[in-house]
Amino acid sequence: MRNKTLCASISDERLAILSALGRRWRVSAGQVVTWAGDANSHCANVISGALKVSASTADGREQIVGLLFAGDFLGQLFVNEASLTVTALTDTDLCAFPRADFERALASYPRMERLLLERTMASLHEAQERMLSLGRKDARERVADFLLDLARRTGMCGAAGEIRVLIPISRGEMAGFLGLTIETISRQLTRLKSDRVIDFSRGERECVILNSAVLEAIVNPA
Amino acid sequence: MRNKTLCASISDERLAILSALGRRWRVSAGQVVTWAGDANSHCANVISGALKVSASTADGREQIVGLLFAGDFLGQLFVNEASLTVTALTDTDLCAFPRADFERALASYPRMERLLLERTMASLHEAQERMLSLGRKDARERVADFLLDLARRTGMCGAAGEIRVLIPISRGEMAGFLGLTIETISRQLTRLKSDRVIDFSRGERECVILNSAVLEAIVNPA
DNA sequence: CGAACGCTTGAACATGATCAACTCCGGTGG
DNA sequence: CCACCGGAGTTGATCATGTTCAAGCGTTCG
Repeated sequence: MRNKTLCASISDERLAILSALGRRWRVSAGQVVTWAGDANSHCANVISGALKVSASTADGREQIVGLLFAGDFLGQLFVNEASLTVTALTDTDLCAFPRADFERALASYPRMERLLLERTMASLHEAQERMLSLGRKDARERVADFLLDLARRTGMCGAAGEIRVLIPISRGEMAGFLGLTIETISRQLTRLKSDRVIDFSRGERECVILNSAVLEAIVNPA
Repeated sequence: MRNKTLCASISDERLAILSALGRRWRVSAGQVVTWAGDANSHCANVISGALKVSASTADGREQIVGLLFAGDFLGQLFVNEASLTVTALTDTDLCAFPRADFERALASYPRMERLLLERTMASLHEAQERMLSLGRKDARERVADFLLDLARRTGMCGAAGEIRVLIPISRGEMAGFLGLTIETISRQLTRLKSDRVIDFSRGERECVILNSAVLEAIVNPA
């Protein structure tokens, strides 16, 4: 579902018209695409790569409120000032539109508008799940949640029920995402490792889920 | 904006057709409108009253993910199982639709679909702000945020810069909303009171903001 | 080689949760 | 009319979880 871009929702000739509005934009890892507080002039589709969307306090605390991958829609509509900062995690390809043009175009392509509505609802749903996490779950649960989510989305099954997962972000970004600190993330991961629930080599992004039943049990306590 | 219902977006004769799909539904305070896990068969507009939308863990921890007031849209679209519980906080009037009918109707009334998209985006934006709160702000900041929000929405100005606010929910619901406990809410409020920032009489829902500058300073730290 | 970075680990600390008592109030029933 | 009860709110003491501060390790990159 993530891989179906909004553009795929409209017929080819119309796509051509829309594409005329958009321009290809390459962003390298670490670059900021949108600063919170700037004028909200553009939106985009993610062609390839990964980005983080984050909100921050005035004194610099950061909470990642979402991650974007290929096919996802980037940007806020109907508001004049961006409230979020979008940063590329990897080298990224975007198809960017002036926001005003895009909003106008939406009205002409009902199928696209519907698809965007569905996606926005899905994002809202994710946000609601994460509010539950951030508000009510402890560090262990948040990390387990995160790993299972990852496994569900990208997990490759290995031998005896093992699931191999590539953690796509750094510890710092995990912390930003889960509302914790780097140290807490690290401690929880090593605890899961010494409990033989997961395995990974020091500093590696590669992670193997040895016992997903235990993870499920952490996520779904009695 | 909150008071403009979706129904107001379409012309009168069409409204009549849509209304034929909907039925008036009175809910008394405390009643549950939708249980998480049930079939997602209905959605509704809020005619009057107030409701809470909450997510819960299997073991009963609850996080309120949103509040609904007159004019707001109630329900999740495009999914077959409700993931959230909706509970009336006060006696409430709804205009309820079978979800399938409503989704079909959306396609016929582009103005309504657009309005719903705008609202969903606005809800998403609120959710993002709250993720920042839940993930990164301490109790004092969350309470200050909440009071200022309330003041902005419903505040009546009094004499010397005072703002009178009626807190529409119990301490328990504030706690559920802010991701804290009842005791923490109480302590933060009495602390603000002894700091002469707000005033209220024991147990009263009426609250006066004496010094909104201090609240702003708490919300927007150096 | 040295510096920088990502990650881990340890120790001390702080914040908010938990447990428990108590007040205030409104309703209910003797 | 008053005694009783239950719910909402407050307050205090203790405790646990996660943060903060600090150090150290292993890699990579200049």
